[in-house]
Amino acid sequence: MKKQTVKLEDVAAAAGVSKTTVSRVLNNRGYLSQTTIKKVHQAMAELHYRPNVIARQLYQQRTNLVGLVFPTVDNPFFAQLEAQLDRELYRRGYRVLMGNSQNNPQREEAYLRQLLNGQVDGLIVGAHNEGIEQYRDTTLPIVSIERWVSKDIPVVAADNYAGGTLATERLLAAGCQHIIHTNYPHDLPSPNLERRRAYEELMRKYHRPAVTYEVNFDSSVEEKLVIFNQLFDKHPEVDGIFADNDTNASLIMRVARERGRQIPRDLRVVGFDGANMTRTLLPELTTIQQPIDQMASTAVELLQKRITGKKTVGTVQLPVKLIAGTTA
Amino acid sequence: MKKQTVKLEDVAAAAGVSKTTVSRVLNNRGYLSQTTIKKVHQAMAELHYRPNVIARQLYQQRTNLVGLVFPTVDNPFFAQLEAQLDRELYRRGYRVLMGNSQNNPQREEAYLRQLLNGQVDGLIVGAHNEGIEQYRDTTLPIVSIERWVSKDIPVVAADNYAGGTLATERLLAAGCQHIIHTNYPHDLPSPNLERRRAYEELMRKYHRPAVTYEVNFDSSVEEKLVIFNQLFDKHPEVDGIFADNDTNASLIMRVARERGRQIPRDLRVVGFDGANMTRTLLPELTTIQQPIDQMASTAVELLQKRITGKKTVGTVQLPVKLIAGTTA
DNA sequence: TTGAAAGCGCTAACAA
DNA sequence: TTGTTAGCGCTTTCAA
Repeated sequence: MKKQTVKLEDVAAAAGVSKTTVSRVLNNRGYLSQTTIKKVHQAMAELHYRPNVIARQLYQQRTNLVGLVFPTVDNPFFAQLEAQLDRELYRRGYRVLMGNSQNNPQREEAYLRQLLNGQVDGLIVGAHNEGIEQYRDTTLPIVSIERWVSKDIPVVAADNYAGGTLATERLLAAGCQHIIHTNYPHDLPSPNLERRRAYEELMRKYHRPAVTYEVNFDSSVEEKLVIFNQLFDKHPEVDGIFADNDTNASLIMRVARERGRQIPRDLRVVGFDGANMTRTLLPELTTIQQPIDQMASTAVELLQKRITGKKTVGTVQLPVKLIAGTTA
Repeated sequence: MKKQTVKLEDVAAAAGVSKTTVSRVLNNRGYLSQTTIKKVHQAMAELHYRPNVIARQLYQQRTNLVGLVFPTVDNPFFAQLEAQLDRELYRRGYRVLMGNSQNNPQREEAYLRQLLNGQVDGLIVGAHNEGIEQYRDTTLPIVSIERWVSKDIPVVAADNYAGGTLATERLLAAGCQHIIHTNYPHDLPSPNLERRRAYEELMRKYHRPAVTYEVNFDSSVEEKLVIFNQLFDKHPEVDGIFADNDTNASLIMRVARERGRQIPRDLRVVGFDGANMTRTLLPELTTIQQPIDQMASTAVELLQKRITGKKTVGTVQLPVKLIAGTTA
């Protein structure tokens, strides 16, 4: 199991000093004469010395790594979120360990088993799986985004209820008579359910029928197209759609157009998320924008506090806003 | 620097056996009596024992981590690429350490300084920075995607030249007289330059003027919109655009429409990349599709070979294909 | 079938 | 200003 890398000891020997001295030079600590410093640097250069990060981590009991556990990164919302988390963590000296769960509880558990074992200094989670015990069983600093995990893990979330209200009100104000909402199956513990609740309560208030179409998060594009076609088959009267995310909004608009409907004349559509990438590729979409970058910064800030042992608030709710496009 | 976690030694004491025995139970190695196994398991459960990953990594001299060094993950191409890399690496027992360089050489160097120091078992790189010495100075297994790094690092790339040819031919065949191409400034060592070369050679062959508009990779959307407006100001005659990526294609179409042009009647547009996310949000775009998932699998396969000490080929070039939408 | 002891490469008391 | 020494928590050789 030995490996022949240049180690601190070799540098010490080459420079004619002790390991301690080399370590001191390396970390700029303690008293050192200029001569020694020069000698050591020279030896390091000659031997192409590279300090072993793992050995240092073992001693320090910290890795400067933060684990990110989310469903996937291939999605406008999560791509922007993870990119921003990475940026903020980098600023504070942390690197990121990716943990895409693919909505697979086994994968999420596998990541946690590893990550909780000293591999990371903290965790930011936002995957969709339920009932993962491991979170309860650890003292590792954890912060969650848009997901309730357990009572002592702080949650950063957008004001989904307000978002659902804004979206529904927009469609109502435009005169839509038959508004349909798409969302996950309601047994998933997603914050999206708040959007649904807002929609359904508002519809009830206006004495309209509330119709929520359930679409799995991880259905393929093809499957979703089938489902949305069924939606129009069953509800030809629909004239307003509040989609639970921008991707679904886009697919619904595609199906609607294929069926000869003009937007917004025959059908008004409001999406949800407003990630940069969607705004760029689909600027005409009216949508409820989550403050993704701010959610990321807030989460990192909370995590930092937890790591340094400070007390934190339990929940942070951030405001959403309506981006007025031309689809509703 | 001591920390009060339950360690192997504590389990050993609780179970009344030696550290060796606990380690054996943990790793399922060597001869063990059922009684001992049971005792140890019980002690582990009672003490909530979690083996320290870092200590194991130090001894094994491997981390089962692979570093991913790319410009960003917030982009349809890289999001899909990194997601697929993660998937393939996970299958083979590796976890991913993210290294988004943000097109910043300092950040790339900072990542490398760390990663090359025993933090990862291998590296997959595809950032755009030039002249990073560190790559040359290491024996760590590395594979590159779409970027030439140094002569002993294998490259996985799409056939960019063929892609450039396909795109340009498509526009020519449609009867475009004034075709403009967008690309990076030509001092960047990007594989995109092959797309440009194909375009310019084909134009020359057909005795048309080749006009390449240079746009920085990391310009903001706003900056790009300004540039593309200038493009139409300077070249009102343009009737065909071969954009070097789908995002730019989308922005160009937006600008064109704002200026009253109809697509494809007045202007034909071909993009490049064909990532899933773009295909979903912008299905009408005619584009050259890179085999992103296949590029990822191939890179992981090569890396695995390198890690296990097998010889590998120097370069793998994968085919692209034209996706016919309605924009060209 | 089990254990003692050495060591992975680094850092930091403590002593000189 | 520098060195000796004892770990960080784990795995494994070698001996019993």
